[in-house]
Amino acid sequence: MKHFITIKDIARELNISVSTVSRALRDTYDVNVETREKVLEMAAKLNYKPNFNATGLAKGSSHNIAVILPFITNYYFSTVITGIQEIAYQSGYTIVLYVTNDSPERELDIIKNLPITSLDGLLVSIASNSDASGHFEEVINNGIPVVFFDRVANHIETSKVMQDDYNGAFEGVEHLISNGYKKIAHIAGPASLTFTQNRLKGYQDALSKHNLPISEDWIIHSGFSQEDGKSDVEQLLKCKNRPDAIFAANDRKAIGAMLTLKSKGIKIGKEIGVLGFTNDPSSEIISPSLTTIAEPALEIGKKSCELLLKHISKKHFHPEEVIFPGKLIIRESTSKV
Amino acid sequence: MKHFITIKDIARELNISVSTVSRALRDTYDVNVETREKVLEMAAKLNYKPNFNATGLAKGSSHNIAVILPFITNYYFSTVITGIQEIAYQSGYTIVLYVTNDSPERELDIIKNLPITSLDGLLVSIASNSDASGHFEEVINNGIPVVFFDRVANHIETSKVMQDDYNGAFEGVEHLISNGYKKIAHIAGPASLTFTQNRLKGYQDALSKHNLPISEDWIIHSGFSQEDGKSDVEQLLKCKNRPDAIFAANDRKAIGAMLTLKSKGIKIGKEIGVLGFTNDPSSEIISPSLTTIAEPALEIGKKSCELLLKHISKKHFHPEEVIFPGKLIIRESTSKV
DNA sequence: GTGAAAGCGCTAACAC
DNA sequence: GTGTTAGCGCTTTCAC
Repeated sequence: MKHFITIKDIARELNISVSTVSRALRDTYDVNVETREKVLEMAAKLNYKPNFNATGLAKGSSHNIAVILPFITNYYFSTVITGIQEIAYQSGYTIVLYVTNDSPERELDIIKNLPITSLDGLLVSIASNSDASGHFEEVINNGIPVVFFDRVANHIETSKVMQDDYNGAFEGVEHLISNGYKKIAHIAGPASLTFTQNRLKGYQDALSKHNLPISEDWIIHSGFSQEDGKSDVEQLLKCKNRPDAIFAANDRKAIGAMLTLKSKGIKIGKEIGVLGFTNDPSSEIISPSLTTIAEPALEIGKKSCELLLKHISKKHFHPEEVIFPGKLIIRESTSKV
Repeated sequence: MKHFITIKDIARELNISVSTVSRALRDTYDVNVETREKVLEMAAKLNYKPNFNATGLAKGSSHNIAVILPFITNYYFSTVITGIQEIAYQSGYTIVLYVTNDSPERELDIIKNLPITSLDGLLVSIASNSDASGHFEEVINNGIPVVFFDRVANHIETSKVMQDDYNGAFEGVEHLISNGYKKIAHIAGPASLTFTQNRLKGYQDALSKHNLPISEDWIIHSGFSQEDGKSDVEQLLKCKNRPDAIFAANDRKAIGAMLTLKSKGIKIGKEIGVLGFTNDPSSEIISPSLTTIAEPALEIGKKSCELLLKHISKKHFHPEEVIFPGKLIIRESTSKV
């Protein structure tokens, strides 16, 4: 039990040496065609499975890539992983999954205990208050390529893949403005994240461009959950000067906001416009449907993985920054009529 | 570059043997307290990371478990993985992720190429028309424990974790009946899946118990997507004898159905009641909100992983079947008033 | 074209 | 309590 067929078994069976078997199996070096045939046949017959611990040890490379991210239970991240998985699978790489629950401590613990000796590369989206940049750099210095996606660590010099948060926000807010909203609030994500800052900047610049007021009272930083959206809105409704539109950092917050507005009998669109970010499937399910900026999650996943594989195959890689454009999807929640 | 610190380095530095270092590091056998201290210190100083390929090779066990499932982009599966991940992380196990996209070919390919030599166990939810049971059995015969969750392979003798599909469906349909619906249709999942059969049976038995008609026209098998729900409903609406309620195999189908009904101006609840299964967050977002049977996804994930770890630690394990009860969540979509 | 042998980093007898 | 050594399964130099 639990003894697996090894190349030794094949060698013995065929009365040849293990090195020949090894060579034949990998179809490298010059091996007599007949010999190779025989080896392949016997391997199939014995149902031989290579031991990746052994190959990893001998070659100094497993075919594993680690994915570290805050959550998987949402549309965006689960779709990104699907994209990563797709590329990894095609290329014979295996995905090792680490979930930080958006906790910096957990993230630190994970990265500290990473089996870097059996990892060919790292794909990561950092936690909200990530404190691990030093450790990420250490990994990179150990010769293990790292690609960040979505939530990137700013000052680390490596490849990054993200959506165009600034322009997405800018366009979205301009859309609100052109639909007649004048007092636009922003319920943002944690201030520490780069993309939060980018979306905030896009929002502010759009307001400035159109000479609309930017009020500190109308900018609230909190988490990304539906609940956060709800409490943010409660707070906004208490403002002396009540906003007539809300730009939410993501769709879940937007939906939380809408649910609260609906429960208070406030007409979404007519009284208060709502704009999201992501294009989560829920944005089409809720009524009125939610205007949002679509993020190309699947592409981001694929591209991140492709970049990483490229870095893995080349010794010296040049960090690349890839930015995908978002796409404004206009629905009912931003229409006054 | 890419030379990692090994126990040899520590040994040399401290002028002791590698075996002592190994023992000290693992805190096993009797090692002089002082020696251990020194080793630990030096390991920390040199930033030593164990090579898991090597430990795996030497001990014949990696700390990897593979998770194979159809999708990750939905509430149920992503939550299950979160549960699995939680337990695995606590126990120092690492998760290797495989996504089949619900394709039997892909599933087969994955299982055939599984690095079983570097896997301690397997957690799997099979594809809709899975054809891999022979291969799963082979894995088990190789001494690698397998636990199925949700979508279980029926005739394989190993542990299984699922929700109570039969009783969930039964209760849900009884709820429809008690709310006055008499012509209840069922838009089901792929007929090949065990849980589809269980939910169907629960539905049929509830109807029988209350002497309600079971019409073949009212039972439609298709996939699990929102789109499937939409087309299923189109088909139902064409029936000469139109049903007055729909029990959907899952919430996404239910939501697809509701969206179609809404677009046709059919009043949900009043004219046609809708019942889902899962308790996907979307079921609370849609309006009217969706009555559904909640599945304990997180618990299922945790329990599956716990069971697997138990099987891994014991040589001889007795297969267990764990069934979690569902919970009927009554909302607006099944109310006639 | 093929074999022998060393070595990847670690564990586990077996000595002492 | 510690060192020596063989071995996990595979790759790879070096011979021939």
